[in-house]
Amino acid sequence: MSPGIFWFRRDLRLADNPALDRACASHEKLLLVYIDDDRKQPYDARRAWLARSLQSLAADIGERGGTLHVLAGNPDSLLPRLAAASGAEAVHVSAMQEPDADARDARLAAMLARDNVALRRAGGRLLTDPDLVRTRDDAPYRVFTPFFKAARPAWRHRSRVAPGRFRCLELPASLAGALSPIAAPQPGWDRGFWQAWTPGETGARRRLDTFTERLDAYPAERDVPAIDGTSRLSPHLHFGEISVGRALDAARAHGGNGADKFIAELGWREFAYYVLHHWPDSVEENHNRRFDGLAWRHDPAALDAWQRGRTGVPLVDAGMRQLWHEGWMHNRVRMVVASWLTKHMGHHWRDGAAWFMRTLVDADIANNALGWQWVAGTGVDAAPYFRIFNPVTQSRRFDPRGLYLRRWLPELALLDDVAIHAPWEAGHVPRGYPPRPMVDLAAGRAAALARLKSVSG
DNA sequence: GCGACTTTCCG
DNA sequence: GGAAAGTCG
Repeated sequence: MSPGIFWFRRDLRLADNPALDRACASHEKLLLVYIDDDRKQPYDARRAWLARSLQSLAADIGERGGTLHVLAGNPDSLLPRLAAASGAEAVHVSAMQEPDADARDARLAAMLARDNVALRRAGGRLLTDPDLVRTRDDAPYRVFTPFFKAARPAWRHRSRVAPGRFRCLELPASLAGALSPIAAPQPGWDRGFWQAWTPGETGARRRLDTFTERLDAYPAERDVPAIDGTSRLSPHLHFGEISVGRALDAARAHGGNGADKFIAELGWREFAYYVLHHWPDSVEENHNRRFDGLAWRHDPAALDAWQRGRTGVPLVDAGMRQLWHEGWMHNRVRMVVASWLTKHMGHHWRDGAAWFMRTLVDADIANNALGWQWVAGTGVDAAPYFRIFNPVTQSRRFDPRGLYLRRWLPELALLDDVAIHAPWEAGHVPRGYPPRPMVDLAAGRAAALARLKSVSG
């Protein structure tokens, strides 16, 4: 048997990795690589996570006597060189299930085939094959609930354990120059991330275990940003440190209302990838083209205030500061800050989506595009464009004691439980905090409704 | 054709 | 309670 190459991408785990299992079954020796083709990108939050996740994966592989080689360069040129130098007959990968990445795989497969090297894909990131779920009229779904009802019955999964044993090839000497671990960001702006997160397969497994124990409280606690009541699995799922099937299994084994709620959230993730598959343009363009005529505001100073958490609206600012500090924001608060940017401030959802892609450790093209278009009212699903979140109402409802606000806005910590949600109403805003919201709540709502009305009908 | 639809707000 | 849009079975 000739050796094989296993190319880790966004499946940074050993357990329940069908593509890795298949590679182990097909070859006596494997060359394990991660290829970093992202060096020219600005350093974003995901990259800080990736650096740690790869360290964790390398350590797990090291414990099994193997080596993970982290290379920098273009896979199109590195993989043929790796195959030629090692004598490998196949490159194994997990399917990405994103349009651009899948198209790239197809080109790469054709290229490798010319050297008699196979690109073998297995597994993937989803529970649903996007091409198999269609409406009665044989069209793709545009609404979540019917999609979910159609897709969910076919979800089945049997978690696999890590492959028992694999023997690793050393990196061919001619490729040694490409070795290049991913550096941590300078000067350590990611410090706050690691109080909240443990990247890697072990951290992901622990997170799932912790969450599963508290699944019964999930329906009530998931909407309260001061409580750690959500799964917090999103970055682990983004990097494939745990399989979505394993999360599904854990929820099903536990059962109950909390499990149902969580499985519906997994359903939204499936739906986001499904929509991206059928409408790849929805990353950049309004899904509903009727909104193309909307006049969006372009105000760099206002956008900057939103990004820094200086809008003068406490819940919005708390969320944006949590995002900067932790690389993550509670889902309830994501909806509020997104509504504020797209409705009250009148900015294009792309402005917000771009900032989230840069700052979130869980930033995922599919989920991000779906979420922003959903809030902006330009996307799939029923689009009640008149739905505009009131950030003060949301704050009082979901953070009544101001615990979340005080954690992220120390300058407001001394305000009482009533005033902290809308300090300008109390008349004395602490020094250092904007004296009033950058957009008046009522006027901003009215202006958004008027703008949206202008393109309706 | 008709009821149902994650996440709302205002009066 | 009404506003109010389009998809789905």
